[in-house]
Amino acid sequence: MKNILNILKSLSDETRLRIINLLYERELCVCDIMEVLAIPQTKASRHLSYLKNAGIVTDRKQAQWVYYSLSPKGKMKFIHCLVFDHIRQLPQSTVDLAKLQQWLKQKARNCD
Amino acid sequence: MKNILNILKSLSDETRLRIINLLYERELCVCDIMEVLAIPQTKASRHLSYLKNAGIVTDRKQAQWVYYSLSPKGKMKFIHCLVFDHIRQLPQSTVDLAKLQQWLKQKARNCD
DNA sequence: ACAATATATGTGTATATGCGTATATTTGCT
DNA sequence: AGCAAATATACGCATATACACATATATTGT
Repeated sequence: MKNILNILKSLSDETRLRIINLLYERELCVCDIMEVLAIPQTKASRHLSYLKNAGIVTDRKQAQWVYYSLSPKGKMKFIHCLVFDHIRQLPQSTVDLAKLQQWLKQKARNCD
Repeated sequence: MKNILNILKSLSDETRLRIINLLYERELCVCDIMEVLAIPQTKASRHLSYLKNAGIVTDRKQAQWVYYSLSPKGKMKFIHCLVFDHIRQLPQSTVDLAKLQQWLKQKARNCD
């Protein structure tokens, strides 16, 4: 019971829902998330840490970056439904995903 | 966003998950729930009121009883998955459902 | 070695949440 | 009318949670 409760609690926060929505697109590092959602680094990091504790995301350190992605738990059917049936229908999600694409393009340009 | 957040918050509590699990069986009144879950009346009532505020359950007053049942929102696909894929797999759920059947039988006998 | 970048964590504070107790309200029964 | 049963709500308390700010750690590049 504790397990599923932790998962539900970690889904019960607007910032974390927005993060999960982004991670359903692709793996991202902390600075991607803070840029796209326009939140302070410390806030992004802490919420990612909550999601990691609940087992919803995993992290992978590469050089100075920590990349976060959905874990198998994060892809559970009920979370998948939550994201695609509900979160993705919200205006906020549309805005965030558009910003994500824009940010990724800009980042790619900077690497030229 | 607020809407789906309220729904998730109302799912983030053990007592409320146990109540929803019971309501997935059938409509129940407050005293059924307090009996089956062995919780004080005030606790059952309060948690049902949270669920009602989130739009997950509806109530129907008949004589001195208030019957609660899942609303259409409460049957949303993601909640359905949550219940059948996860909650119903827990030992607690098995115990609660068994107690429910036993209680309903006993109640029926008392009406003879 | 040092500066800059990326990330994580500790701390204090404000707010939210859950609980038990007491009490109010409604309905049925005599 | 008066009492009992079913349900809801207000209050005070304890705990949990989110936030901003400051700081610590790790890695890269010069």
